[in-house]
Amino acid sequence: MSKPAPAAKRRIDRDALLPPMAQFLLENGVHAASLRPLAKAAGTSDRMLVYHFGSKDALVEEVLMWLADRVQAQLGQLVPAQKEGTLADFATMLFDLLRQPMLRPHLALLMEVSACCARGQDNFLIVCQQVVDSYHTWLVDIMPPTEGDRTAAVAHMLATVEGALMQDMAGREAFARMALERAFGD
Amino acid sequence: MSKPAPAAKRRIDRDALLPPMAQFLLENGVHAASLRPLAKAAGTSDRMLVYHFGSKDALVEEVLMWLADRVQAQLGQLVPAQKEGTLADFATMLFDLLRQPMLRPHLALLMEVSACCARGQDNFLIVCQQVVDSYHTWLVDIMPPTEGDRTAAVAHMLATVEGALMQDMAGREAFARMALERAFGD
DNA sequence: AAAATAATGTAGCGAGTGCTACAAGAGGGA
DNA sequence: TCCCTCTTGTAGCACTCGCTACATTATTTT
Repeated sequence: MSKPAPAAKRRIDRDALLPPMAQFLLENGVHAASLRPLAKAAGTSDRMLVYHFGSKDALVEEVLMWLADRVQAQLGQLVPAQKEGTLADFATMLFDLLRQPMLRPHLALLMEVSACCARGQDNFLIVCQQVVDSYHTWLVDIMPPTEGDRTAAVAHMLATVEGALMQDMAGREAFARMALERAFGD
Repeated sequence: MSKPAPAAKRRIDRDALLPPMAQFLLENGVHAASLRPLAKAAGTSDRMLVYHFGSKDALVEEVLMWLADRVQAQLGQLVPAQKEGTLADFATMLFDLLRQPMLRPHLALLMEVSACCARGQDNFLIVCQQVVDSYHTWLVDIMPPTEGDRTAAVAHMLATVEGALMQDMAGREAFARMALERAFGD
């Protein structure tokens, strides 16, 4: 037992910086994130952030990846599986859930990063993929029973609710709710 | 006839700066837009941009508004009205259309700005509303005949396609196409 | 022609950016 | 004890940011 502790201790300290920086990203977005404010949020210095993560870009990527890793677990605790009920009610519940202030920053961050991907910023693509996959896995578990291909049903649900949320964020909640009702209404 | 020309000439010069700056925003996004690069794109100086528009924020807002004003007209020339055909085919056509390189920057910009709105950046809200409304008006005109409330049908179409596009931009085209097929397939 | 107004260039300010050189403290291994 | 690696603070560099003061040139009005 020659060198057990040192590596462990470094890792622990470094990872402790991630949660406050993730919170900062959620509140301010990736574009507003610069080293000094991030360091202040994490209770350290810009010097240390670069020391630990190599560069600002690598840091942001790692924080986003850390956040993406936690999405599925967080979502899992939010809603119990719906073994019965209509898809219409479920869609409305999902819409209202993702719309509320607690989850809005997550959605805003996902949209911001997705917009980067749309411009070919492929260093964020893996993050986006993981988040979308997490949403899918989550819905597969909790969505009411469906007929036919479950994966397609989940993709349909996610697309409809996300599209409705886009219209809602653009100040058109009425359109969003109309879309949901038309998509899953009787 | 005391003061006919001066105001006219000033306006003309000023408005001529908008198209190249709009192009810059489309290519680089609002967050990457700073005065000097914008001025270079428009063939003028940062000094002049502030002189004409008052501030950078007012400038970006005005350029976005100018772009939003043009969206509906541009979309109108893109697709003839579909007097017949299935909604499934139409949705796929719409998805492929908005996905192509020519229109992707528009979508990326809309998502970026919508994300700002989701964080409460309400100076962009009017822009988002106008763009969404333009899409609606466009679809009302060109979408195949539908039963029931046409506005709801359009909102449904838009939500589904935009949601699918979000999954596509996040690197999950397969999910996107599954969602479209499930939403409008037979 | 004189005066007033509009338009533009030059230079720069204070603040913030990512990042780095340098040195010093801290801790354990020899 | 000495040394060596890890960690951290200080100071600063070169750059960009939005914006402005000042001066100068056009153009128009009187």
